[in-house]
Amino acid sequence: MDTPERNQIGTPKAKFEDSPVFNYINSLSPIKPVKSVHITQTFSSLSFASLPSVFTSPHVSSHKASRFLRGHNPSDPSKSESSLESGNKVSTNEDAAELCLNSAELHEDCVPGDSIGEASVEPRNEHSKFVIELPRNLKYDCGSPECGATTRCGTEAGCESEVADLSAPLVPYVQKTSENGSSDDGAHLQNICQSEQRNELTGCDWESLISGASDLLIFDSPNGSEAFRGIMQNPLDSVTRFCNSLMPRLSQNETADEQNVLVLDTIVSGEQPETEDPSSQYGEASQPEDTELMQDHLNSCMVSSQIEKEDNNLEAPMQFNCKPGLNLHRGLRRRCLDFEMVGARRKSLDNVPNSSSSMLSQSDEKVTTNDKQLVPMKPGGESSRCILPGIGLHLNALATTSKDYKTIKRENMAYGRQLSLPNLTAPANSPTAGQGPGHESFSSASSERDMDGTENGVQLLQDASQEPAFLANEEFNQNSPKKKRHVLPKFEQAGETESSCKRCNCKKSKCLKLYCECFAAGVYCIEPCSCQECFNKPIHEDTVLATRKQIESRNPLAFAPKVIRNADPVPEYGEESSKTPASARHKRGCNCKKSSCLKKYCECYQVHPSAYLGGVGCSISCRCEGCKNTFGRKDGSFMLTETEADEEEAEACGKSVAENHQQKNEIQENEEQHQDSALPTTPLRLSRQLVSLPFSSKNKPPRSSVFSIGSSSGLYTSQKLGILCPETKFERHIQAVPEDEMPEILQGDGSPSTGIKTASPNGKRVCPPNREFAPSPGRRAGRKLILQSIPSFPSLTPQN
DNA sequence: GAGTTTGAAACT
DNA sequence: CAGTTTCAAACTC
Repeated sequence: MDTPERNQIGTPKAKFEDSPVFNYINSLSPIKPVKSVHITQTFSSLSFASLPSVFTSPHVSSHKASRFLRGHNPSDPSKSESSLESGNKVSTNEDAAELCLNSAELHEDCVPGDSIGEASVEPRNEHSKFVIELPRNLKYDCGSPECGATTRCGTEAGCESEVADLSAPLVPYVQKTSENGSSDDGAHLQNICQSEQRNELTGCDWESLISGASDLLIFDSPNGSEAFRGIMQNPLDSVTRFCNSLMPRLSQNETADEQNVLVLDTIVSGEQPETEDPSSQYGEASQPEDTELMQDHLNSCMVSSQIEKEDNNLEAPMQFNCKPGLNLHRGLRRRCLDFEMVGARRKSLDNVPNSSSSMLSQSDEKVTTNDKQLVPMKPGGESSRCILPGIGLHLNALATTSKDYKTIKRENMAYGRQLSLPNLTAPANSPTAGQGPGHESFSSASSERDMDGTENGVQLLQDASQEPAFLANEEFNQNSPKKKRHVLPKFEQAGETESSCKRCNCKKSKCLKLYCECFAAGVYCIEPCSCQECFNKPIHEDTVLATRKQIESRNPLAFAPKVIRNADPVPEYGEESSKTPASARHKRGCNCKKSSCLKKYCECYQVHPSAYLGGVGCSISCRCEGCKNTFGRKDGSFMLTETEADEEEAEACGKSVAENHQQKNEIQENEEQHQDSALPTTPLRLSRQLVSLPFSSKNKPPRSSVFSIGSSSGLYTSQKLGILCPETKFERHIQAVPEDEMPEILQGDGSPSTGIKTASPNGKRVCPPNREFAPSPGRRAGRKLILQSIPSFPSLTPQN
């Protein structure tokens, strides 16, 4: 096991320890020198190979990833262990415990030689402590990079020692701690940790990790993906393995998921860091921005991880992620995620109670966590640039909650917008090059919520409902499809998060109608707007509010977010909503007739911050005709595979009208058939669905599975292919079921709860049995329409 | 940049 | 609830 590298590393460490600088640092810091020394080694040692074995828990994997990022050396297996530990450190106490467990396993794999023989003398307890401490550190931002350096060493050393010495015993201990609760861990940490300083140091390390993550985030960009690919080629196997191993596990625990996400990201990016600079990793890690980015990443990763999970579930054997092509694919997702990332940041903030963000958030306890996050963002300013807008909106919303604050709200909103605009514009531009991710993150404050939200989705709704207008609106806005306006929706979206970026061009509506995007978004018009006779300004607050009330009186959901994300977060919904980005839905649905839901005219297609991920597919609630929404057809067909999507787009663009008509006709026919079939067979359908659930829903809960089954895929394919009605029937059945599920999401929408009933007056809805929702299913279908569709049948028939 | 298309919002 | 009008964004040239 021992690799020459280790030895080499070890020697350097010794030298380092001997160096006066090291001694000086030691004297300064309470941390024991031994630990510090090892740290560097740990970083250096990152062995992908070991990782896979480690994966027992997702957390572990995540940790590894983080480590990897730091430690550029993939070669050393022993290092991997250390890396894992460090990763654990990063994670919360619980996570740490898990990590320890994982690490223990890893240790088993790597331990023999890995220990590197460094001064790992540290007692097991210390190791456990380290683990715990690390998490804390994560929470606490390390102050200076210097500390990071020292701490790194210390932590790493500790980790290494742990690995070498402990591994096994520690693991159990950690587990206990985790089980017992964070409190225990905390106690241990305190005891163990000699001082907070150490923690800070560790924190620095953590930060460095984060920074690395941030780097990764940056990499999220296509370029990054490419780089990643390149990296992958070598470590690819290990990485892919790692990812694969993680994926399934991630699904196991949500928390784990998040961490896993990190891991994935780290894994992906891992290589880059190497290329870039190890130093960079550590360096500025302390910066909050990095942490935020990390969080965003994490969030995005979360999303992606979820998606991946679905994928895994669907294609478990395939190891989707591992494949290079897949990797690329992932990269894309990430990008998308990145957009959402903004939300992720918030999330991360939540997770990691950090200074700046927490400050604000604390002020508004009432506010939902999301809101809090948003608020903090403002203060954060830097990271939040983009966020600011959103924050402002949120603040406004908060204010709105309390009538007294209304004025404040508005002011804030206006303020926020203005601020946001600049931010938006700036970020958008620069970031564009930089890529979407940054923008995304920024813009996505709103989206973030969704993302974040596991809660977000729900919270958003709640907020919207609770909060009068602007808040909800703004939040919604972010989600709202209208972002579309600009060519670079992402930026704008992100930046504006809507409110900030939105600009209207109203001439007759005075910006007091929903025609006005700004008004609809609950934002005041700003300079960038080219509206005429605009009343949507703070000066006319009374008018604006009155108008809002009127509109709301007519349609309480007028200002509610139009697009709902399945964010998943909410366990309740989670199932039905499919976690995939595609899961996002338009509450009302569209009514497109000529655009085939392939243009921005379609509110569903337009999108929403998450759109980059896949946009919003049409759902049952849609009354569109000839729906070809690549993100999901009301029929139920879901996300088409890229190729399919492309094809469709091409079709949309290039297809002759006649073709379109044909397709439409086919679809209609199919729909009719479906309707016919569907109507009659409720019981059968249900049974089928149930049956199908197992199949399709490997990943997802029954509900989702149901959708998936029916999943649009089947319908869609059938439609396109002119396939059999049976599927359609089946799908419809599914739809019927889904609708039950739907309620959660749709509840807000007020869409018909019952699948069939829901049918719009036109009856079209009724037909459109399939939902877009089933994101996973949709994808499946998209990926392998034929296969999927076929399987579903068998399952159904058998059951019947 | 002007004109057209489109579909949501508003109105009847 | 259905149909029509208004409106502004999206799109095309």
